[in-house]
Amino acid sequence: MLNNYSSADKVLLAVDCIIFGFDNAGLKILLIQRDFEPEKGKWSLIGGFLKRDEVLDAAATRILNTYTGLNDIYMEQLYAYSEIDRDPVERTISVSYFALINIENHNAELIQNYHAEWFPINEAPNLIFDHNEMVQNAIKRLRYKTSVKPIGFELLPEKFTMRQLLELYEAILSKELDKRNFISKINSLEILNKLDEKDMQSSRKGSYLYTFNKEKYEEKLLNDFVLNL
Amino acid sequence: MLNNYSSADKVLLAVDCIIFGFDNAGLKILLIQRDFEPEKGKWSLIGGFLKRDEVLDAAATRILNTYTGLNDIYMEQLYAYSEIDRDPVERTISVSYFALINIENHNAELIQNYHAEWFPINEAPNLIFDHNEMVQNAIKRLRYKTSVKPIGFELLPEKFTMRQLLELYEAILSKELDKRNFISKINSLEILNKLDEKDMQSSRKGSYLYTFNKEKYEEKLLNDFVLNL
DNA sequence: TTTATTAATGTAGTTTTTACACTTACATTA
DNA sequence: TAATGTAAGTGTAAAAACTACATTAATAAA
Repeated sequence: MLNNYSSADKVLLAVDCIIFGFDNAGLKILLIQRDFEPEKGKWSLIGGFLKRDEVLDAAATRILNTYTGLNDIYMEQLYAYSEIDRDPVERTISVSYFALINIENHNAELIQNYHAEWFPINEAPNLIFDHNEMVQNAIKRLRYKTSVKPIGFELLPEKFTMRQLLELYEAILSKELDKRNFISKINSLEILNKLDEKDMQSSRKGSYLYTFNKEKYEEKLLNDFVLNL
Repeated sequence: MLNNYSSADKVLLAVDCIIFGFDNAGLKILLIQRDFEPEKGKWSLIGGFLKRDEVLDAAATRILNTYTGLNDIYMEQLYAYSEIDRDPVERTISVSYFALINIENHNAELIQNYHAEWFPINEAPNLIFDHNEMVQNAIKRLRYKTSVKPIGFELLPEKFTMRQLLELYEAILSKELDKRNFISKINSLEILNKLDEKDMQSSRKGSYLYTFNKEKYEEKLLNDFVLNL
């Protein structure tokens, strides 16, 4: 009964990446304008095909690197999309991945070369294929993640203020949070280092800068917790 | 640049199903003894290949039906496994699905014909390929699901006692739950109908039977909630 | 030195969660 | 038919978590 294998259909397997970034203006996703058919010129997630000798995680990493120049980015597999005609050219199953990156750190040139652009999540253009759905599901997953894992290290600059962290969470959850309650909940996680340094951009008084305590942060990544914001 | 497609590698895409069932003895998974190479005779999840004109959900449903005769079973996609040599015969990416079924309702004959067997989750044999990992991840997902969606309708007989429901949750979470607190939390969901009928098997006094209120149950399935057990 | 602006900080009231033990109903047996 | 044994059923008080909320502090600019 070896023909279980030989009689089976082969398909193309793609990877599409939902890349989240954050800056003063809020939560954004990285999109490209396709430079090949079909749907040339339309906006799309960055993506590519899985190679024969490559695991999915590696494909996602390679694709991210191709378009942004970034390495060592945390990515997470989300879901396999398999509607028959989702790609009009050929039957293609696509596995979505999401990544969190610091907008300031990305290689702007590469993004330029690929006609890539950051869009606020609420102002993103209509996307090809089922990419809109992929984005919506990724946002859901990102929201969920805030409640069980620490988030921020990936999206914020190395030194950041409490307000920036608060605004990041507000952008992800798309709701207002009480500042004092937020601070005490975050502090209870014990993943921040408060520096002696202040950021003077935002006010006369200046606000303390923080860094993530990398060891504690990664310790928390290993075990789920519950964070009600 | 149409050769984006033509130059891409095609692969086999499989679906493997983690099928959970529950009876007096606890939480179980359905496994089969493979009747084809490789690994003929070893225990495995039930699975099969995706067909060219089939979406993944349909493949999962078809495979479940083939081995159990069951239809209309809730299934959920979990994860795509893509290690290069996970299947020694040929490069195969497998998408796992999990299903919850009522052991009493399955078609025993079909299971017999396919050398399938229910195993308590803690006493399952070693499985082929990466199927052990798939099972472990499915258990994690099932645990998570208890905290955001109602579970039970799929796994319990139509009429059941509070104790059965409690034991189901204890089996899934693999921890003891306080009986009174459990009952009041479940009652607060308002998804149960208390019948006038009693089950006299378990005690002299007899314990009330319940059914799920199908409308309210499915309403709750649409929206997440938080259930701390 | 006054003013304007954002940062920083604590608590009381409410809600939720937890821990916990006795009584009830009934079949069985003496 | 009375006594016994077994699991079912039920409520509360204490602790913990969460929410809402307003004043003072630090500093640069005028």
